[in-house]
Amino acid sequence: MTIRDIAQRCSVSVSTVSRVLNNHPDVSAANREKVMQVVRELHYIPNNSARDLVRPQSDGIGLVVRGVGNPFFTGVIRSIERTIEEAGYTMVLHQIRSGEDELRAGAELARSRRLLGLILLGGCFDYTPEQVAMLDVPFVCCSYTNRFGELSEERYSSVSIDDQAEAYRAVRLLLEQGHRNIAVLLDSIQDRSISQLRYMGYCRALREYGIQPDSTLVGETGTFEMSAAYQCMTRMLRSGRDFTAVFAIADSMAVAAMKAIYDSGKRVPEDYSVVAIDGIDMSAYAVPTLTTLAQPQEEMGQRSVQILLDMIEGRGGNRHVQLRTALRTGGSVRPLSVFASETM
Amino acid sequence: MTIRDIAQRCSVSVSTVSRVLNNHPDVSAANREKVMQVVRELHYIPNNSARDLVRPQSDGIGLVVRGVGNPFFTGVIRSIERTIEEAGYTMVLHQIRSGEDELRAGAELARSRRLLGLILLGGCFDYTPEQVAMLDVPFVCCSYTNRFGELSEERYSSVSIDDQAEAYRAVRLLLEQGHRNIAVLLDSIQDRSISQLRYMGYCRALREYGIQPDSTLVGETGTFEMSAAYQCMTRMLRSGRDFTAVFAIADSMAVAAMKAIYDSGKRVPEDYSVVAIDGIDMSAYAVPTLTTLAQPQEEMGQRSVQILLDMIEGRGGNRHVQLRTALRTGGSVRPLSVFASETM
DNA sequence: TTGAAAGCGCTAACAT
DNA sequence: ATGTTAGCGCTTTCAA
Repeated sequence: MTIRDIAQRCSVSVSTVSRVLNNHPDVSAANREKVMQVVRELHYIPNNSARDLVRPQSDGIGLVVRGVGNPFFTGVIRSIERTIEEAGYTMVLHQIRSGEDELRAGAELARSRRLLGLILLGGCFDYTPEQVAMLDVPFVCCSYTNRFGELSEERYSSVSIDDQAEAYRAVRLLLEQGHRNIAVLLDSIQDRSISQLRYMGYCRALREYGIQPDSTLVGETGTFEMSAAYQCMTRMLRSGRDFTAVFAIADSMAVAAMKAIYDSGKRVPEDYSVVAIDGIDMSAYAVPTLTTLAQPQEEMGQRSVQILLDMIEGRGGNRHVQLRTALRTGGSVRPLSVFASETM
Repeated sequence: MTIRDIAQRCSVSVSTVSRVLNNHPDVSAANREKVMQVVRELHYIPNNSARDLVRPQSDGIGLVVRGVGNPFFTGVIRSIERTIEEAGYTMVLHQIRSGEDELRAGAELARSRRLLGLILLGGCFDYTPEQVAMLDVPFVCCSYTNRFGELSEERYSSVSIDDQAEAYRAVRLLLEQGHRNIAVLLDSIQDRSISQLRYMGYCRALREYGIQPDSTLVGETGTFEMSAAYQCMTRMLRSGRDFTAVFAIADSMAVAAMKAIYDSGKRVPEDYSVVAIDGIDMSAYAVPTLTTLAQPQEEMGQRSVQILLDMIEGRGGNRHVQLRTALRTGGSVRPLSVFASETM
């Protein structure tokens, strides 16, 4: 069923049908009504591929999201969507799985839908100039920035936190409370991404306190699944390795870790202090509330859209914005008592 | 940049370029190499709209998901994706927001991408035959079924739990432990959807025990947000209305409710028992672990795909599968002691 | 106000 | 092995 079928049924030309469908003014009321009627009757649905193909440009802004169920993203996505709509544009959301290349996916999306620009959410940290050249629309990396690739700053925009510095700050929180044996829970030490950066911050904080990072205190889960963090934490607790605090690079991991601690008969924060980075909803409802450095999800989304629109509307070029986290104090951290430290 | 540009640069015809791009065998090695080179050099990206337009049919199966951050869906989506891939098809994921019409969105997607079929995840419960007529491909409703619309069973397929019966079962769990004053936490009493059905199951269980549902024990949050459930629970606790147990229609609500109880100085399950329906990851890491009727996410996805493929491959027509939940016993329920009930 | 026709970028006959 | 060409379904000039 195409626009031609409608046209024939109505004994008008396809252009008339097209005009009706697109709310163009210059159609007689009679024809308009006739077309509408048949459209409803026949349940005509337009083919958007054909529309996209012929439309010179859309008002669409693409949002390429890596990882379907990431709870941190949902807040950011909402913020991005709202900001885009308020500015009078349309958001086109495209999810990709972890294995896919977001640059490629974004490039295809932008071309197929004739988008004005792209926001990449949760991408990877090592683009090359080669890869970026695929994109012929402005784009901004949201929640991350290019730390490991050889890409000059003028070639892209980003809105992110300073992962290393924030991890440093989180671990200092523990150090300042007297903790010295601090375990870390992360996805992978060398993922050339968030895990790696936050791990570097962890190491830096320790070294500053004269502590040599100890590999037996590093829990690599290999994924961001809560079950993996739970198992990893359980293993570390059973290993007999002494520690009094845990730094998790993500809230979700921290929540699972707290549960592992609880199930092993210990308490947070009495036996173990826990801090993390992210500030997702869930961790505010953990018992005790997780103490975490909350990323400004709302602002992250807004700023990303603003930068992109500035470029689209010719107000400016590539920019890099670094946002700070906000300490959300929960009940998962407490000072290491003298007694506790003596028994270590 | 189009396929023509590539062709010109290579001094070959567009068909040769197309053949290379689509891995057709009958191209000379020299030409193939030449084309590939230029494609890389110029960072050519094909226009998928044009491809979709011309391709007679794809191997794509559409998955229309309502609600971006719903944690219950992520497990189902993963299962659907795996099953589709294993069967040699391709999943095309399309997220819509709560306000949108999933039937319309599905119909547009199916037409534009020439999909073979559609799976609707988390849609609404009241389709009319009119609406369904938009779809000219087979489809299955995953996780819900048409309870409120006047749509005959042969017109669509579904895989779901019996929401009313499962809610009934959950509330009986509490009743059998001696609880009589049972609060319910839900989105809306009349959403013509899951909230309403589960509420009906709640009422039926109460009545069977000779208890008249009491509106002061109904917490309507108006959303599935955890914050709303938290606030609602806090309000009910402060209201002074006596109750010893809570039935939440979703795990996420239950987790927030448990936190509200904890923050009000009470304990789960000592002071309040809590049960829910869903079985999402998060609630397994709550303290105490939430006792819940877990929906079989994995199986739900698999069965949905199977039914759809049966229709696509001509093995069968519309079918309706009702799955049972599995009781995941946590630590959030305990018998109401004689003492406790006497003090009420 | 309406219709005829060109063409968006691509694939797949069909011809060579 | 390669090129020519006819569309896919739609929007939009341009003429009438």
